[in-house]
Amino acid sequence: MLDIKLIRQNSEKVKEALEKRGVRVDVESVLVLDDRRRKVTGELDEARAEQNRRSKGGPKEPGEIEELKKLKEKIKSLEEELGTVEKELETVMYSFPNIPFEEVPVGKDEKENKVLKEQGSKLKFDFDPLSYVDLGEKLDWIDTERAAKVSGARFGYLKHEAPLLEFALISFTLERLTNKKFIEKVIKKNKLSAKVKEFIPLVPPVMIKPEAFRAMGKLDPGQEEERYYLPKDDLYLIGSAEHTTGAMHMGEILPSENLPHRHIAFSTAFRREAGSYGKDTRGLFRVHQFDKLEMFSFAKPEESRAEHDLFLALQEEMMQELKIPYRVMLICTGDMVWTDAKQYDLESWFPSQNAYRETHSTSNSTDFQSRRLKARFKNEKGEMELVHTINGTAFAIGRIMLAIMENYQTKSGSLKIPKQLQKYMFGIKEIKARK
RNA sequence: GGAGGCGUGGCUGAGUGGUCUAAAGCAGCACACUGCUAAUGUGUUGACUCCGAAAGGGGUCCGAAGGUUCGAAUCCUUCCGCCUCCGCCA
Repeated sequence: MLDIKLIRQNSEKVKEALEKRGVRVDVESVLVLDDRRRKVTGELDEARAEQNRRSKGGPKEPGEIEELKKLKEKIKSLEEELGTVEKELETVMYSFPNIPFEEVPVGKDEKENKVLKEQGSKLKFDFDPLSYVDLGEKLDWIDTERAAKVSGARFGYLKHEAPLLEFALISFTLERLTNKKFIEKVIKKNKLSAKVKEFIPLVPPVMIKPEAFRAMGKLDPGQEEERYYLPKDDLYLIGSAEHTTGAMHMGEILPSENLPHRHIAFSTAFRREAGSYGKDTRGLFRVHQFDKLEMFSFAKPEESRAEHDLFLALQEEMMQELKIPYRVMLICTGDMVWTDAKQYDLESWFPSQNAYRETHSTSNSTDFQSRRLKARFKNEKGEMELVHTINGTAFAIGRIMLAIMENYQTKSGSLKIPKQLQKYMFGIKEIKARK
């Protein structure tokens, strides 16, 4: 949610900034409702002050009771009015996405995202590379047919070494992100100003209450369709560890010396993929359920940009270790996630498709989430200030596994294991085709 | 799932309808005193919001939401969380 004061004082600027995102927002309604809210609040406070004054000091005369009854009625109707106005205001405020940073390219959709860099040479194969789907068949790693029988479309069984590769990726990531020296190395290499500090490993809940989900900005207009919901228990399934990790410090005042407060969270992610019918229907690229390692940070406002750049640098460093070619995209205003002020995506090379495909994303949500979460810290002046939240994929295991398959296949239909992962896979170096 | 108990400020904890404007203690901060530390004394202490240039003033907050009452931390209803016992269970 945006700051109401910002809209009040800078309504034109806010409107312009959000139009860049292709969102039409009703700034006028906010101004009118905000005005009314403040007027009613004033009247209500005055009436309550009178009530407080007059109800002190024991039993009242019948005549005075009559007057106080009228006052009570007045307070009640003012309270009702205020409640209505606040609710209307909230509804409009929820239809405002975050304001993009100045440097974010203005654009309509993903076609206008900007390529920031390409890294790693695309592998030259002296044979026609198989798609990961066909390779998965040969290795007997992926069974989507039986998954469809048991669970429906867009699910899969991972078999044989594929689960080992999943756990290897988890160990690989945790070993690096919990190591201060690794963080320091990445900061130095990229000349970043972010603080040297390790990540705290976390396995968060995968179900979330509506109130927490709303605070994270994940139930705002247009997003509800994408969420799995369990009506019997009034709970949603998370679409990312970001959701329950960010909500973890809801209503808290974080000790400023602990900032930036970094987590590396592992969880399964659930996505309905509503509205993507026909997209990536084959294989496991777009599924309802996948496991993911997610970085999340609570930071001071002045350090959130550095934190965001660190997240990107960490993503890149780990990709370079795995030697998967990728490119970095700066996401344009029209394609950004609702809660973001700035977003980078990292796309991995898929040789069989002769294309880069999205495997990572990292976002600076500034104070958009923390405002509703009420996650704050005390700044040096002793004032309360909202933290900034930054999230980023460490590895979306499903997708990165596919990228590994595509890039590490051999002519004979076997699969090599990236060197850096072998030690977490009991030394397995290569997997022969089974079919 | 069944039975019972409990939820008060940073923490401990008193408070069962009207000076609660929430006692007291601890911790924190400031000052004083004191070779230093400790101890002691005095004062002070939150969040949110509205009005205001500021100084300042008003309102809200005793798990949450409703209700009763002229008046609610206190009474009623629902919900949430925690604890104990029973049942079930990886």
